[in-house]
Amino acid sequence: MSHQSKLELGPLPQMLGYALRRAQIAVFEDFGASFKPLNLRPALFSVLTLIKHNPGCKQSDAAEALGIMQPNFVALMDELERRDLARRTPAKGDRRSHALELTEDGVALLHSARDSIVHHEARVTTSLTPAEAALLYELLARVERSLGSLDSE
Amino acid sequence: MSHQSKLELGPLPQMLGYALRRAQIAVFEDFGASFKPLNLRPALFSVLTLIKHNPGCKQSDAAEALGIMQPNFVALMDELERRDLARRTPAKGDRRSHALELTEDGVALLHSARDSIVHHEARVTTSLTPAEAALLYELLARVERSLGSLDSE
DNA sequence: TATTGTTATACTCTATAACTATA
DNA sequence: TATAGTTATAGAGTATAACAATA
Repeated sequence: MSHQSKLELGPLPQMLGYALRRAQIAVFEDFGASFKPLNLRPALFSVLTLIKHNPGCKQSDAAEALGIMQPNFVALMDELERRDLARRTPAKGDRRSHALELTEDGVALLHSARDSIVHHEARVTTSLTPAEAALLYELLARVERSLGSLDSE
Repeated sequence: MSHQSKLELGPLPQMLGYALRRAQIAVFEDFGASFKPLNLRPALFSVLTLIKHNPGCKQSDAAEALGIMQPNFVALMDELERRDLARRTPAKGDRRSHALELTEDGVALLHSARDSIVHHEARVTTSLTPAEAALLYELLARVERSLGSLDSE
């Protein structure tokens, strides 16, 4: 039994960065629990999903699309290759460049993750109506686009 | 001039964790730029603000209120004490416990940060109407409360 | 000269286990 | 036995500088 002091948060809940951080920690925790059986972190999942929808894309374009810096993207691709979920193949026309593809295992893993994704999304939006959830996605995308840390250029 | 391949993100923008991460990175980047002159990171700012609104609070209660684990809170308080922005004082009645207070410098720093906070919040919500911004805070808080990673219990 | 991918590195945040001193 | 604070440690995300190979 804790004393549960219920401290005063002051203006913090009205600061967007604070509200985002709190929500993101909670959502990622649910994601982690949901995808632990598949050993997939959010970053790995996002890379697999991006490659699935853009087979043959350049590594640098993939990193930029996800807002991940190139040096940090290398380790993610290394792990996906080591686990035989994706591979780097030589790109036609530019011998510096790598074309990214899913392996059969990668395709299968994403397919087997479909139910988990649906259930995860349902859980994290359980307190929202469908309309509110749609609005939340849209507002977040608008905030991000208006600031545009990376990819906006 | 990059090729700007504009890759397909697939279902990612409709996943709450992804949308939150993208928005949070952008908002924290603006925060960092805005508070670099004061050498304040989001975590340090949140601790100072919490102490301001709860002078004399216990260290463990402060950590719990912010969703920061106790061991990680120690280094934050160490830095605030080293910079003479806050201090740990002996709590009355329990010699294990620390009561947290702002120093004069801490009060002054938060005061001098007020304009930066207002401008930062205005920038990160520049693409939202006031009603949309208020709704966004509320939806984020609801998501976080319904999952409740730490402090909920 | 510029770009692609890489290595090395550093800092921050998050997480767990184990310790101390008190209670 | 339990709690408050601490230490040590580890993992993951994020960031910059510099390099090799190629354009």
